[in-house]
Amino acid sequence: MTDRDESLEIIQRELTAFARRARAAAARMHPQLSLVSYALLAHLEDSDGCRPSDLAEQFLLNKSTISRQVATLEDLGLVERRPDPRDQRAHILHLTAHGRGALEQVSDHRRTAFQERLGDWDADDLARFAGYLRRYNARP
Amino acid sequence: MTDRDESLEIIQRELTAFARRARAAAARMHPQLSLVSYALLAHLEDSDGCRPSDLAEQFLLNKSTISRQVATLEDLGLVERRPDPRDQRAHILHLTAHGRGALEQVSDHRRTAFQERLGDWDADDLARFAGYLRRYNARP
DNA sequence: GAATCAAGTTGTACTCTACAACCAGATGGG
DNA sequence: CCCATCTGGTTGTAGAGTACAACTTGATTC
Repeated sequence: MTDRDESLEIIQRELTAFARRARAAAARMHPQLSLVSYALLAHLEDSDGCRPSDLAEQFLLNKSTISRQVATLEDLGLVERRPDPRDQRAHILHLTAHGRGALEQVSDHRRTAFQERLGDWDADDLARFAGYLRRYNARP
Repeated sequence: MTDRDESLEIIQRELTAFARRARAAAARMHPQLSLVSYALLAHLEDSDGCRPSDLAEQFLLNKSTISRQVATLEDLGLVERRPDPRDQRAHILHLTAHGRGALEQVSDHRRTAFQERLGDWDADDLARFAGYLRRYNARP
């Protein structure tokens, strides 16, 4: 096996292990907000207002799934929907103040966890790791 | 925001994005074998025989979850359980020939997918990326 | 204006998972 | 040796997340 193959093998295994643990880890970290809810809120914050169908496309989830996720976020008071002036069928989703606060809180928590986990890495390694991950995810 | 914080931010975001997509991607890649089933089979292959409770500990899953997962793998004929000579309550799980074949097939598929995705990376980058992932996952 | 398309919702069903209750075999102190 | 306790595993139940299909309603197009 070449060095290259060996690296590929390790990358595959480690990413698999990571994916397997991620959901449970996220749930443990903040039981009130699942990984998906968190990602949805974060996307709403970044995009400041988008439609459910945009979320479905962005996250590769069925529109029915998004519909229900959004409904529960709305029930929790984290998101509100406003009519889309251009299309009476559609809504535009916005974070509420409460939603922004919850996102902030969870983000802080996550940031702390990552800082802790990566505390002993030096800045160059962090930068390279970040670059690799970004490059890895960049393709569809 | 320091460079260091920025890298942490990127790492967090990219890992989150990856985790979110992983399950669906794995399901698309091989609909017959979930990420967890795959991981269980792979662990059985590596360890050549282990008990359900070992799997539960290894994968941080509840023993009831393991029990059901193993039951379906057994129904699929991928795994067989043999009595543990040291403890009449316990079983030892082994891959069947069929299970070994299925694992092989999925592994090939995954390997190909990774090779394709990482085909244009040079060997040094792959090695460094692999090293970073391993280091990241290494702590509990 | 009728046919078609797109945005969302709802009914249904399946998988994964956890927790609690339980059973059966193992272990250890009197 | 015997009962109490511990451990490995299974089963009942419940909840989250997801998909697919059918449907409603408004938009688009010919």
